[in-house]
Amino acid sequence: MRGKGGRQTIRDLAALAGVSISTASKALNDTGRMGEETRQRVKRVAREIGFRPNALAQGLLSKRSFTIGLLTNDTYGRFTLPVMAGVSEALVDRGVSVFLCAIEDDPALGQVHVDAMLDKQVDGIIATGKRVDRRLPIDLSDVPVPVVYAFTEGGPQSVSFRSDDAHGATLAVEWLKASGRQRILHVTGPEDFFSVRERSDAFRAVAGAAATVLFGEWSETWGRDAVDKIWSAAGDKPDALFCGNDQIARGAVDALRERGIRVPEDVAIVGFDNWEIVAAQMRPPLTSVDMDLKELGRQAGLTILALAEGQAVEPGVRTLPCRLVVRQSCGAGGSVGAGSPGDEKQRR
Amino acid sequence: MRGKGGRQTIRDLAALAGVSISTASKALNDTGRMGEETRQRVKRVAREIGFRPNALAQGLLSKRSFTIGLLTNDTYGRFTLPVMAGVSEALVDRGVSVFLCAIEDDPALGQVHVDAMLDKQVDGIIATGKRVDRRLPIDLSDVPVPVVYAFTEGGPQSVSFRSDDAHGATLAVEWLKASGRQRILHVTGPEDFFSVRERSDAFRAVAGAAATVLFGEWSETWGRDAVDKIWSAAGDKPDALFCGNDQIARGAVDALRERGIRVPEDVAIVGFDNWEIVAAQMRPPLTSVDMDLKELGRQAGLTILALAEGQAVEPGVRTLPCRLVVRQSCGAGGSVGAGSPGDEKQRR
DNA sequence: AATTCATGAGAAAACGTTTTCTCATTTGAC
DNA sequence: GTCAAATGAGAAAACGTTTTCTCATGAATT
Repeated sequence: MRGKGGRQTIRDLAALAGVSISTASKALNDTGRMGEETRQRVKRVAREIGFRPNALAQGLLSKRSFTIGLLTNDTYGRFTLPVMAGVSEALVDRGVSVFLCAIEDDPALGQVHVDAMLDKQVDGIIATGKRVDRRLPIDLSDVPVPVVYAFTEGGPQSVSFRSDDAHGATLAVEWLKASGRQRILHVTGPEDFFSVRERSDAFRAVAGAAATVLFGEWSETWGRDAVDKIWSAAGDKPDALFCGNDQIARGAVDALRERGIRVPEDVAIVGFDNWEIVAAQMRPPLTSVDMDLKELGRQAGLTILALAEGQAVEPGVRTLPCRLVVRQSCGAGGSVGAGSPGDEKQRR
Repeated sequence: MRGKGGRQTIRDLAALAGVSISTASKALNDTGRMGEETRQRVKRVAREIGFRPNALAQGLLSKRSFTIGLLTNDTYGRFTLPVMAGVSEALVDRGVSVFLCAIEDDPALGQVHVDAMLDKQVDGIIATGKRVDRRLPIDLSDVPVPVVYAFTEGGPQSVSFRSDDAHGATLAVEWLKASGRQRILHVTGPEDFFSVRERSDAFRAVAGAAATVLFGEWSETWGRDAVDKIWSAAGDKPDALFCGNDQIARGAVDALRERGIRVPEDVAIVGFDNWEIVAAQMRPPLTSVDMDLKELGRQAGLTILALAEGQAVEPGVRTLPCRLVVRQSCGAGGSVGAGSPGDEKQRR
């Protein structure tokens, strides 16, 4: 019984149920006064014809579009996607849909997207990036809707979410120490990343201030080079490497294998990011710190919703705990072979 | 001069410009009749106060929301993201925004998302997947808006886009042959994938019907295993491998290196997918077939727009050509070292 | 000087809802 | 049997646009 062409309006519904438009509306929303029989009849007819209210019309009146925008400059989507998944998951059952806008690093493109979103009366904007200490190429400080920042730098008065990388690093190193590793090295990315400094500081706090940190870049190549550098130098060799991301870890594992050094028997490896597609496919599968970006997205979603509903939210940076996902690249207690449970996730 | 709280409406604009609402509207849209001076004055005031029409109100009237939905079950986003980027790129300057809806493989979740999109009066839906021969877990055959399928199976009367994998495979093998490779093997994924059969058929058509195809899974492990199997068998060894995806290629390269076989000097490797993050980080960087998913997204976007505007579009499957992105894993002409140009892309 | 015509601009309807207000009818209390 | 109160339901306004229609005004034609 789909109307000729368009969808059924409340007008059609009212006619079919033999009531006025206002009564129909009130019946559906459980508001107003009317006989119980009438209310049920309207609802029944609505169900029968599959009536669904036009959200545009509702939005026009209520000034809530049940729509938010997710702005990102993370082209490859490695960080954005989990965040997006979390946002979406948190909001879908509240009827909120998400506009995804990928603005490279192009301010003009960003402006176009923001304008389009505002025209469509989004209830709020979540800005995400790929780097916690960089801003998006567009200023959101005076858009007329609430803004929440996730994994990107917001202004001083903004609400931001990011992972607690110090916590993640601590988890990793403590786990290594608990499995009996004595000489742990940290091989990580460029020092000008805030995350790098946060992680390396935490690393030193747990592994000892004298522990070695090697800064480099975020590539497999650097992971290999670091291993070459370490193993071709004189002195004691480490029995564990804590890597700044999974790609570095992968490079390191490859280089170790080429040198005939066994992972995890001789050297345990822990990565960072828990980028499933890399970490789980590695040989051996990589133990890695998971920043729980999905949870981060979920919280950002709930927060933007709260703001949209007019609730006050304390500005500031909120950090979320990390998780250590244990796989075989750091055998439990350094014992040979037996290995830790395959892909089991462990929350601490 | 942002109004108290809300945004400026055309009412405010009209008042400020000293005209009626209708005149204001007509001035902005370059319709109706009025003095040129009036028109310019309205436009000027609009510019000054940064007036932007409320898309909800426009949509209510015009029955076009300038909004489309992108539905996907590709959780990891490896295929969806480039498609999304293309869609967005094609539509953003036409003022169309995109709802991204990730429905795992959950029909109920899919229905929720579709309903939400329809409530919001999307002008159309693009359904994308991760496999050309599988349907999404939800039936879109009678949604009241146009639907276009991209990288997923649509119904018989639907409009679908997919890459021309036969073409991609042909490009790869011809390139290898042109560089002087004689014995080319194809190591690919599970035979029940349509793409796999299409690629392997094309492979055989170019490499010779007797050429060997090894079916397996989409993992690095399989790539390694395949190499082990080939090189531990008796008989001539191949001088080139055409792999079904980049992960298999990666596994193959790793296994070859462990055997002391040089890539590309002894064996050239070509992958499929051109998954930058894998292909470009490999050592050596991987030559790979690019399905041009972004272009696919662009075309899907333009098509859904055409349909939304009421234009007729011939149903059927449209295939898009692939590109071969040449990197160092297949040295030109088998010559040593000199190698082909780094990351240069080559369209054929 | 009377008629037509083009021009400029506003009034009002429409889109599909929700909400407030009003009104008629029934119920209950005296 | 009268009056107040409660009940059921509809009319109308509002949201912010676009579009069609109407109406003055002044210019051009007789």
